[in-house]
Amino acid sequence: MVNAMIKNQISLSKNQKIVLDYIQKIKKPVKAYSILSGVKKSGINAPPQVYRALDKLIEKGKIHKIESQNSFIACNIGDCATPHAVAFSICNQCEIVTEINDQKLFKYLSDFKDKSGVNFKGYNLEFFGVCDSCKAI
Amino acid sequence: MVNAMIKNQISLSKNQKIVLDYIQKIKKPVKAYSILSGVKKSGINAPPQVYRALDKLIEKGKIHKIESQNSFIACNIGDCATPHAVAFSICNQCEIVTEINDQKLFKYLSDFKDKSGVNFKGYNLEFFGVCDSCKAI
DNA sequence: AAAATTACGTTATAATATAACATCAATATT
DNA sequence: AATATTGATGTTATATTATAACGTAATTTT
Repeated sequence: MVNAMIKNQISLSKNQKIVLDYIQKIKKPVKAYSILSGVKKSGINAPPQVYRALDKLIEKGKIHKIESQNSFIACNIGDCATPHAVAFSICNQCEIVTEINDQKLFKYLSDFKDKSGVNFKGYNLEFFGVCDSCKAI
Repeated sequence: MVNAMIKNQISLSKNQKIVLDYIQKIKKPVKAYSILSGVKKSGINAPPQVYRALDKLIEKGKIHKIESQNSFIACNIGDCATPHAVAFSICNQCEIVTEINDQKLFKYLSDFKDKSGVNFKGYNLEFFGVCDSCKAI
């Protein structure tokens, strides 16, 4: 159905909306149990409700998981077309995380082939260093 | 002291040796609690002993953490000179993990600058896909 | 409307990781 | 050589992160 097709691009369930709203509000990486605390007043009571929403939001490109922190952050590239090909910079001092949106980097990585010639569609890249603000201190 | 300088390059404590031996023997990524089970007979009894050894072994470039799996793997680039600048390929099917040793890739990543011109010394890159063996099936 | 899929709510528990503290060993410093 | 410092160990307890399992409800597809 056409309606469904249009809807599918953005359609989120009730809990998914609640969790996404919370993550977008925070603007920083948040941990699953912080999300749980933050959305308790919205009627979400238990970890599985949060983790299920997180899984779906990742699939739908709305959020990403920062693997080195076990935290979650809203996608800042609109509706992320490539939810499994992402790059971030992480400041070791203030722990601020910034999603990198660099077409040249993306192309380089998605074209990359290992020694046996295998090409990988997906990747997760996390840069570590000191951000500008922290350098200034 | 010269002796200490030479020794420092390779010196590992008792528990560090036990844990490293075990990880090297396995050749696949291993989880901390599997390590714990595997080294109980060597006299290591509790999680902190394992995690402390893991931390030091990472610092010393002997092993790496696969962040997306919370697992640990022996460095296959000898004594890794850059323990905080690593890349892996991970097969989604058999979960085999291979450390990538590609100077061009390393140079590209360590030269990378984000939009505000910040350069990051360290990075963790995990590629996801299907390995050759699994593709053949 | 029936069937299939997706989402929800709940309880319990598994898996991953660290805090805290006492002790011991190795190494620098005096 | 005695002392201070640092790094490592052993242990108990607990914090943090994540999922299994089950029944029910809502939504979508056929």
